[in-house]
Amino acid sequence: MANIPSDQIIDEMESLLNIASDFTRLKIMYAISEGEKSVNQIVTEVGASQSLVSHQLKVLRKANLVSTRRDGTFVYYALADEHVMALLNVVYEHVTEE
Amino acid sequence: MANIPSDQIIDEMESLLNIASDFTRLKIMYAISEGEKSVNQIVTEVGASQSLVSHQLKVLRKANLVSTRRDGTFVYYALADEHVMALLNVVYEHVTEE
DNA sequence: TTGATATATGAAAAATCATTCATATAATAT
DNA sequence: ATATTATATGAATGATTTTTCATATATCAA
Repeated sequence: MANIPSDQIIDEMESLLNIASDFTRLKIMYAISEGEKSVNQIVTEVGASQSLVSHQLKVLRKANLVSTRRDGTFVYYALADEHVMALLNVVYEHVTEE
Repeated sequence: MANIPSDQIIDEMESLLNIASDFTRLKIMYAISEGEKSVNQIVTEVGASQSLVSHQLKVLRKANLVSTRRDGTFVYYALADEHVMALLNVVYEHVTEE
């Protein structure tokens, strides 16, 4: 017998993994891994267009992987919680281990 | 300054996450999480068509996430190593924690 | 060889998704 | 009100990917 989680859980796992599995979004998550940054700072560090970064931030926001704070014309983004980095760390280690 | 991994590492992380982020493949990985199983056993437990399971097993094989062993007409698949379950566990916990 | 069962695969169809472009909104300062 | 800077978004495009269907290959038994 297999201990396969329910379809609903698998579905949610698929969603989370899907959101994490994108070049631009991975870079964004790392860019804000040390603390909140404005969209412009993220754009600069990630090296993608403003439009693309904004679109992908929306995806991350919708999935509750990042939090948002507005200060004047600036909007600051931060990782929502430690789970996000935990996921990135496991993947990073899988990829970099020999 | 951001400690964003190199493009190559990010690329490899994206690939791994992409392969993990599929409903059918997630089910397959859970199906063989307790030990190797034949394709037919996997088909039954996962509840997908033989063709689809075979296609997705090929994807998992190509990414070295599963190993293969043939015995007569049967082909047995198993998870390649512990990293795979480590990844699934982190994602599972993220999803199930309230 | 023929038949039966197990697995793999090419091609097409259907769906999804990342990216760009143009433009809109939001906030502030003059 | 106008101008400027920061961010968001709708629509279109292009690319990729999941799934199905039909068929091929592989192994064994009779």
